[in-house]
Amino acid sequence: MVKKETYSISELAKEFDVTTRSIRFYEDQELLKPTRRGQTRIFSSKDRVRLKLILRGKRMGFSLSETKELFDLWDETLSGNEKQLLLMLDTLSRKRAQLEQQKNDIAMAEMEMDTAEARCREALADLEQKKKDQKMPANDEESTTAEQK
Amino acid sequence: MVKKETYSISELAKEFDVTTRSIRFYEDQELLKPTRRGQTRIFSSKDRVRLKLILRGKRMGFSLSETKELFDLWDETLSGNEKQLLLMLDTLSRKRAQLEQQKNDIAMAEMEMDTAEARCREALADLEQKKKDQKMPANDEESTTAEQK
DNA sequence: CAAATACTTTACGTTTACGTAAACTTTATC
DNA sequence: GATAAAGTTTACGTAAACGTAAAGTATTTG
Repeated sequence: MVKKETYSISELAKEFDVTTRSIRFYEDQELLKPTRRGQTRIFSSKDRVRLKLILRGKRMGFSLSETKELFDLWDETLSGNEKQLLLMLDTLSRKRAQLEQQKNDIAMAEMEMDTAEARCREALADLEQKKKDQKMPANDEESTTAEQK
Repeated sequence: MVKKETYSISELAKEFDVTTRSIRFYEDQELLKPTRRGQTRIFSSKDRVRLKLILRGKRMGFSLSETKELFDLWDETLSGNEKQLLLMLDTLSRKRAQLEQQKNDIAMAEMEMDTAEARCREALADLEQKKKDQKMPANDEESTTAEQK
């Protein structure tokens, strides 16, 4: 009783919050390869891992076929011949470059969100100030319209 | 002559390596709002910035409608009323959470790529070793088959 | 001024990633 | 043993994000 070896389709669907339709679709596309008992699908823990990877890939903007390519490549890599190993190393380095790009994009996005948030807070502070001014108008001059530029 | 104020569709297409079709599609979806001279589109530097954001969004796995929502929200935010400002701040914090998730995903992916690469290199080293053994078999015992586990 | 070049609209086609419904079989439950 | 619950296949439908002609306009260039 280590970790549970097999899973039903609805168990996986519930755990990862996807529809059974999606899971069947992933099998159809050969990203998952459940065995059968009768006609019922039985998923292994390897399938479970792959499902997790599929979903992470999606969040990272990977298409199913990209993910499948990686799965296939990894399977072939396990065959152990030198050509496949080198191919895998090459692919890994390309993927790493992709991740670098994504980290860059995220960093950029964060910076822009920082400045956006700062501007929001400024604008809010201005509004609060005006509220006070309205309640307790200390000095005169026209204060109603046109203040920027 | 500061920064060039306007761009043709093909200039932008070339600069960002997208098709003109895509750019027109983005306009159709109201992500870009070029003006016209006659019937020809004229893109402002604001459009240019937005195109850049669209593409970055795509690399980060954002749909066009998600990006459009952000654009619209930002435009409304600029109207300056308190409700919109608060809504924007809320949205920003949700997007930040999303970015955190993505960073997590990337970190996971990197770790898995590290171990994958390590295994590849091990396997390669093993192969090299076997090549040497074949050329210069120093000791006896059966050395042909089954060495792991 | 004719031909090439750049732009346009209109519109049907395509791929991806499922949603949704219909019609069955198998297994569990009352 | 009826019926609900969970599974299945088959198949048509759909939204997103463009691709790909087709056919026309506008401008530039030899």
